Amino acid sequence: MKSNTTEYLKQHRVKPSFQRIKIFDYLITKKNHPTADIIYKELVNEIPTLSKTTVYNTLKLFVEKEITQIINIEDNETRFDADISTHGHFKCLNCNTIYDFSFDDKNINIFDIEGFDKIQTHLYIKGICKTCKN
Amino acid sequence: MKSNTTEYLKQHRVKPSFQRIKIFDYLITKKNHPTADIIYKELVNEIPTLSKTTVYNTLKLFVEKEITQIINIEDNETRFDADISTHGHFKCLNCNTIYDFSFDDKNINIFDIEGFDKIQTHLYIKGICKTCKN
DNA sequence: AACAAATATGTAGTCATTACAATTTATAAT
DNA sequence: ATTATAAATTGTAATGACTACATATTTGTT
Repeated sequence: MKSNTTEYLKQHRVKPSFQRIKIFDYLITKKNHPTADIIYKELVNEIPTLSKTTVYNTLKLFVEKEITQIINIEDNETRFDADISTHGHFKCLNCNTIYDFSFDDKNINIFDIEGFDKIQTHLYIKGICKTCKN
Repeated sequence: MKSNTTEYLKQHRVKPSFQRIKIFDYLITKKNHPTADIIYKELVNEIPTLSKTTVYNTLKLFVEKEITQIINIEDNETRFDADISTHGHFKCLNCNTIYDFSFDDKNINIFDIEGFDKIQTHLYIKGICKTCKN
């Protein structure tokens, strides 16, 4: 029996090795926008032979094949998200949680770059989340 | 005679040392969104005793005092901008130039984070600029 | 089973950034 | 002005994320 992830990876020209499936499943089920190091530390419990290099290689491959996007909301850490739909990220400056949010980019008026081809859009907002306000 | 920069730094509780004035002037006149290394390499010609640590310390101070913002459009490099007005950044994937653009954030419909306090907004767009399209 | 190709692993290295101690410069008081 | 004190700058060493590369393992094919 093949998992959904196996099929999804194949469809995007990524050979579904054991490690790749585990890393992709981690991203898509946890939805926690982890760093490479967080992924490694969690999965090494399950896969004791896992190498950090494999985590980096795999994430790089996922980004190339466009099944994962990089989140640069903080300058000292690279985070990853397997949800590649256009959506924004909110980081709470108090609890450091990163929330997803959706936005309607048809309603953004953008000036000064008319006639530019826009390939990727990233919207990051920082502030204090509702939970931390109380 | 005191420069505008001297007064501006004082107003924002930054003691206007020689190095700080030079670094701030570099940012505000060049408007080139440089990395710390770019600033160092350019200014060391003018100030031979300049230390890279000073550049880092100074930029960190400027960010704390909110007279400079960090640009994280690319995950492997931290860039700086002394224009702290809310504006977006476009990076051309061909020529690597970073363009400023303005946007009207009143017209963005944002869902899922109602009731969150929004302190900082960063809008990054990547693509191909008009010059490179021709 | 034997071979070739692709993946995974571990180590060593790179590079941006920071920590920290030592100088130098600026400020204030006598 | 001179000394004392604080602040800023500098240089070196350390950190930590990431990558290069060589080796080992796994997978697929004949």
